Amino acid sequence: MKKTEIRKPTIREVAKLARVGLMTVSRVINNHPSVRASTRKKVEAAIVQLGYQQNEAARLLKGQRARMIGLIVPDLSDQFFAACAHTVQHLARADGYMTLVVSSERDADLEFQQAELMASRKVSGLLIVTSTKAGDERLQALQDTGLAIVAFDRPLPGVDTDCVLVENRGGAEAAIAHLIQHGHKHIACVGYDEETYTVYERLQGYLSRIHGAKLKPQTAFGLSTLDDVRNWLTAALAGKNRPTAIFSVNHRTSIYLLQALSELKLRIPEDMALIGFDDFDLAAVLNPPLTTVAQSPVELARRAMGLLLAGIQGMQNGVSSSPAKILLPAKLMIRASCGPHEAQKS
Amino acid sequence: MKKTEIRKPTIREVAKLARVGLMTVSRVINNHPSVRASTRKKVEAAIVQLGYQQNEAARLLKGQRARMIGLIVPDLSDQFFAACAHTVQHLARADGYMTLVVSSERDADLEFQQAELMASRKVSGLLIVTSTKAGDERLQALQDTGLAIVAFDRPLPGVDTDCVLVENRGGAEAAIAHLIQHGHKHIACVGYDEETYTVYERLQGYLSRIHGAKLKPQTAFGLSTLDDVRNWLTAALAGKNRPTAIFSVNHRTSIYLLQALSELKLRIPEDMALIGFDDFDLAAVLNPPLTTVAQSPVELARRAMGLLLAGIQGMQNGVSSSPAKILLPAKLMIRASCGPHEAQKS
DNA sequence: CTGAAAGCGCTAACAA
DNA sequence: TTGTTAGCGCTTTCAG
Repeated sequence: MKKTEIRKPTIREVAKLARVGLMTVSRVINNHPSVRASTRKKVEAAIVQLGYQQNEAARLLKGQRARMIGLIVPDLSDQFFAACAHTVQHLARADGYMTLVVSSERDADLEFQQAELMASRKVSGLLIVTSTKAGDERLQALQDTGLAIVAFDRPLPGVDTDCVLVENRGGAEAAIAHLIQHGHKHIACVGYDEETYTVYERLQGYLSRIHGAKLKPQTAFGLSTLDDVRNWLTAALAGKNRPTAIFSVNHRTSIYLLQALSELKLRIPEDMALIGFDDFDLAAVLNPPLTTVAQSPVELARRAMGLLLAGIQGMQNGVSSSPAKILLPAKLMIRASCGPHEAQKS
Repeated sequence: MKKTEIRKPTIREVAKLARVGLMTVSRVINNHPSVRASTRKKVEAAIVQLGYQQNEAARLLKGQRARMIGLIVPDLSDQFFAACAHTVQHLARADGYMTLVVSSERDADLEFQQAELMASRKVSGLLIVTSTKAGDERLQALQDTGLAIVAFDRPLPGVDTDCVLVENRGGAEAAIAHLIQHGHKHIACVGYDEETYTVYERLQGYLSRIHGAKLKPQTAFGLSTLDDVRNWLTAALAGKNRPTAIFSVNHRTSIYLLQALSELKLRIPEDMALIGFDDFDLAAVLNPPLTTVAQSPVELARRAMGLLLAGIQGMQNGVSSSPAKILLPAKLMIRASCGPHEAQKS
């Protein structure tokens, strides 16, 4: 209630203290070259003395971009995306950016709407794991506005951006090869949401290997609940081409599978071999330890941020090189859910 | 490169189209009461027609607060906090706020620094899971500036804010009571970072029940790696008061315990009973299913957001009621890691 | 190399 | 109830 409100110092007061004009201060702040070294010294001293900090609102009003980046993921409560968000935010901070995080709830419209909101807040860049199936030119418009955009985990259909992807297909192929090495002839592939890019790619990898080995593919998608999984499993076991191994392309499905298998008193790997896409910290603790295909969310996010920061630079300098595409490896983590190691000798 | 840059419509153009003064438009936007209904209609029509959107930068410059809230958690890649962040961001969006998310990496200084940065960005409110051990009056200063602050999961020492906490102590007591009912006399309590509020509370709950039953407490903290856990476990098993049950107050420690136990070929619950604080989706799938003390990150975040939104309202109206304190229950999820249910009859 | 003037889009305070 | 004036703190002209 006192009259002595602690007003933040402005560029004006810095100028007064340094006995120079406003513009000189502004130039110093923005590292403009045409300032004599001695003058710059004075101004810098004044800045320190006053503890001056730029007022972002004023800069925004003049049309500059905020030192913020936006991150949009399908589901922030998902372990994988949470790890991405953590890394992104960490790296952003190191570069003086704050991070606006949004979960699109796998809704393409919401995703776009939020992207637009972020753009209107003048973020410098946008990192996005899209939930769009069809191409969405609307994002292209944002990019043309001078907003740097990087897609990761999934490409942005219809928009020509930098992107960082994982070798989903290769990872799946490695998994199936492993199963085949173990002598399996009936390998099922299950998951949900096969329209998602990553899942689709994994499915393609599965199919490619299965066909390559002249085996019969056996797939089931849309298995998004424990009940779904249980039902499918009992049906599959009763069917004629009873699978002896399952490749699960979604983390959630893997968990349900584990549960359903346990309920049905089926032993892993004796009665059923299992490989899950996406590693998780408990995989090694399970009984038996689960063989998985691992991808690194940290590396994914790190590379994406690298591209984004470069993109922001590029936008500022008006440089626009052709979009970079990075492909990260997926690694098969061989544990015990496909049987003993020995079997590996074909 | 065309001259027709798509400039966003301003309040001025809306005014022109609606044939009113600037202020009238401003008033309509801000729901100021003194605008005739008919006038408001006209303005609203113009707003829609032009697709006008407020320019936040300009408002900020006039000293208003941004429609953003800040969220600071110790570690965003932690499942629990990720779930909190997801809920917060979801609720914030529903109220038209964007969310600035930061991981403090359990560093009190970084936490404060980020809080200050958010404040300088004029966020309307701050949600924070503190990593401060000692009191930190610096945050109090921010609050006095007119920033709404709500602490959750852990209270903010030295700052008088709203806060939402979980019954950590009660949850721990329930866990120990359960173990005692099962006839255990040697119950160890392990974890790391006992200085953290939540862990400390759990420890107190453990101690209180152990003493109440005239048993000897046996605690070990600082167990932050698998090696730590393994070493402690082998030592404890060799000791004279060999524990028959373990209460793990940290999720991570529980996982390591599971792993170490498995390595040592100890069966759960026959050779060692186990209860972990913090539930997780795989707990039910483990072999055997793990008994845990569950708390709901979603509910925690939901209540915190409720308080924050109310607090923001309060700040705007200059109302300042005494801080609200909410205590949420923790629930014992009885599964099979402490032995058969029957044993419950004391 | 430096400085003065002119706003960016908005709202608080006053007039009408 | 409405409109007018005066900036918020900064950067982009354009002169010196």
